[in-house]
Amino acid sequence: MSNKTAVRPGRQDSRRPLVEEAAARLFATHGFHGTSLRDIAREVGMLPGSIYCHFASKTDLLIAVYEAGVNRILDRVEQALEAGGGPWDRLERACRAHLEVLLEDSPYAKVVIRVLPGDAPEVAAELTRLRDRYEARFTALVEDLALKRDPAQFRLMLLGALNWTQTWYRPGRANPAEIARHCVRLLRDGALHEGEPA
Amino acid sequence: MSNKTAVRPGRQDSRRPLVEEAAARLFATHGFHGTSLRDIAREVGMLPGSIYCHFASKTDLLIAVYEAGVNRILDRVEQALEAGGGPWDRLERACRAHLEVLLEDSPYAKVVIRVLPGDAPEVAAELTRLRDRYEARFTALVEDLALKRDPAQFRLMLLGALNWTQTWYRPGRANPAEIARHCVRLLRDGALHEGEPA
Amino acid sequence: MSNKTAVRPGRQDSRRPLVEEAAARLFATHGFHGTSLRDIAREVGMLPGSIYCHFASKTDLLIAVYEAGVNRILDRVEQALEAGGGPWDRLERACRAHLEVLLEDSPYAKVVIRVLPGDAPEVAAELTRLRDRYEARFTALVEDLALKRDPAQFRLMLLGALNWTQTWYRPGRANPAEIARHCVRLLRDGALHEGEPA
Amino acid sequence: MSNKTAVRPGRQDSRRPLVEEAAARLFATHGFHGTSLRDIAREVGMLPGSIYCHFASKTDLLIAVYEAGVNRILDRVEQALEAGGGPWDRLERACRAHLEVLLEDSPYAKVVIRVLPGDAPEVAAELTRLRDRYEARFTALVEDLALKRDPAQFRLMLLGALNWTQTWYRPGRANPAEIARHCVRLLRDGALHEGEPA
DNA sequence: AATGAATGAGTATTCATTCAT
DNA sequence: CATGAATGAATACTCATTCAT
Repeated sequence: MSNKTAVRPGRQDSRRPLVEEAAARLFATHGFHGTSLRDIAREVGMLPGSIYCHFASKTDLLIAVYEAGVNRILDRVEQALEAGGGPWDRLERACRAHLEVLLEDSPYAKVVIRVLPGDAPEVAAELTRLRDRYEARFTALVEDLALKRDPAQFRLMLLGALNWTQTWYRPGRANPAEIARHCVRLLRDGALHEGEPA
Repeated sequence: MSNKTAVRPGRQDSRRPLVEEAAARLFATHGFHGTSLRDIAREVGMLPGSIYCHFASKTDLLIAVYEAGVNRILDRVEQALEAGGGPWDRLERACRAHLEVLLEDSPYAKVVIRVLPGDAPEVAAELTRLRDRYEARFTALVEDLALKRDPAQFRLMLLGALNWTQTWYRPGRANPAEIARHCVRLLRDGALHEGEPA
Repeated sequence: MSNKTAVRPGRQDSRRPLVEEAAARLFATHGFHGTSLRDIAREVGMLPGSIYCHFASKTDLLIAVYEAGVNRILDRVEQALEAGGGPWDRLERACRAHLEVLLEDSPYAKVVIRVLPGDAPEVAAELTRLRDRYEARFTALVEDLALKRDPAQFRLMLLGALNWTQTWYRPGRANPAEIARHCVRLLRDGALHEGEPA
Repeated sequence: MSNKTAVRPGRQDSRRPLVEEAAARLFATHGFHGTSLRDIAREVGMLPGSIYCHFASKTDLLIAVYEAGVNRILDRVEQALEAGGGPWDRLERACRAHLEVLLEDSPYAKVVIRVLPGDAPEVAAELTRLRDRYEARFTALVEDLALKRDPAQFRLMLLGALNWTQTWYRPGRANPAEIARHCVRLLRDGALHEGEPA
């Protein structure tokens, strides 16, 4: 008897990841307020109340998705940086990783960009803290460039250019790698020098 | 002096503009789903149902705000371009106008950037069409630069950098004029040549 | 002065009949509760409030339609009876007239059959009084038949058979004249003797 | 004794049937549009929103009541036919059963007669389909009479006479059994032969 | 871990009606 | 006679959340 729990000893909370994933997908597409717990429950084949077995509230679910999203971005970026290289090379690879995870791989990452902290006022600070974690990585990368002028502005523009892709990107045209390359070259050399030899 | 200059000599002061303005303010702050008709009605001192004297639905109200927002951006940009100048100068002035209206002057413009077409799926196409109108102005400005490579990417990056400011801008630090100057210089000369004499 | 009323002395309330007709049409199709004053106003190209220039309330409008409906039924029936004839002949002609006005000519008559007095409780008595007026005409016609048994039941069955046609009648098949003839013959001779020579 | 005889051994006594019954009662009395979900909820001691635990919409609730009503009519009629007999006898017993369930026993049956498919346009076809089910039973019964002429008209008149009773019937006077007997005799023998020996 | 039922507040929207103009 | 604007209450319906089972 009792082979039900014996087969896989550490198995607990089995459907929690399913709920989280469904939430990520829906938050990414319709936003936080545009997604109801019913929508999420339907997507995963549960009843709305059952979600509370895994998450204490809708905002808790958002935080979980947000955190996972930030981690996915950071993991991908960190992994892309392992190859080493010069600071501009490293920045480009980081941008490429950022765009790949944001545009193609993960609804989690989409949520981090699409859902504003202000959408859930009672946990806005927490969300901002999470956002800052991935932005900090870019702060470091930009510092490595040793720019003469205003690295903060540089970083904000770069992130703006990257994150805004979410509003216009459609698969099939330029891919993340191309966008990243073009973006970093433009910010490094400028449109007037772009065609010149490096 | 005649104080009746209204195009339509409406019998009495309609409160439709008041409703629209309140909606713009609230949509800009809390998003479309985060704002209820009750909120809007309270802001303007009416009952929720009375809003329907002026707008057929919440999404209709959004469309009105969106359209006004696009017009405000376009008007401001057009006005900024009247001074003439070279193509890069003109682009910078357009960016400055865009940022001023977006960050400081008009909740209407904020709504255009903050509320995504996907937030109101049933009118998403209409909203996209309106967005395209102001983006088209930038397409023309970028074409005037006669860049050797990929003007579309250039435009998307520029707009990304500009619009993303909404998520981090706080009055007091860099102002729209400075952000616009820096942004255009960076994209023109690149970070490596930025410090050099023009 | 006062030339406004002098131009056409007897001209008053010109669009009242239009409102009444639209109401009759809509009440007949969607019922009393299923029709709003907005629907009626739209149909006639006015604003909802303007209806109150002609009728004091929605139920007043219903009463007007109801009364006109009863009058139309009675007028038509009376006119059909002018030709004289035996009591069974007269009954058949009355039924035919009743069906013609109910099924083909007049939404007013439809309302009398479709809208129950209980639909507008505060004027239920008034509506019942109006209904009774047209039913009374049939009471008289049935009395003329000098039936041996239970003329009241006979009348109720006849009216039931006639009025229920509203739920199944579609133009093209049997027409009112045929239905009336068949109906009266059946009630007079019975299905068993129907085929026999009169 | 086991008092748990329910087909579905539901964990606890669901209040769904209570909601349905209250709806049937109110729809029968005040019509579909004349009854609000608030009314129904109040009748059964719930909050209006709680009704959606059991029915997806007001029209769904109507359909459920309608279907139950048709089934009740059919069950009662079928049960009345078990005793056998000649075709006219069977028809009379069916009519009596129909009237009993319609006039005295069941608000469900009342709804089937009182609420017209046109009252809920979006589900009109569904309601008509349900109505047709109980009418079909009478089609068969009338066919058994082997009438020489137009059995369809006969059926429609019979049903009209029966269903119209709902508008005039008051308990105390003629009861369903008497009405049914009189109705069938009239249609069989006709008023002229009614008094004669069978 | 999950259900089914319920809550209570809130959603957008519609209603008949009023009234100054 | 008609409008445009507004009201206040009601409409069907959805929300996040709770809880006994």
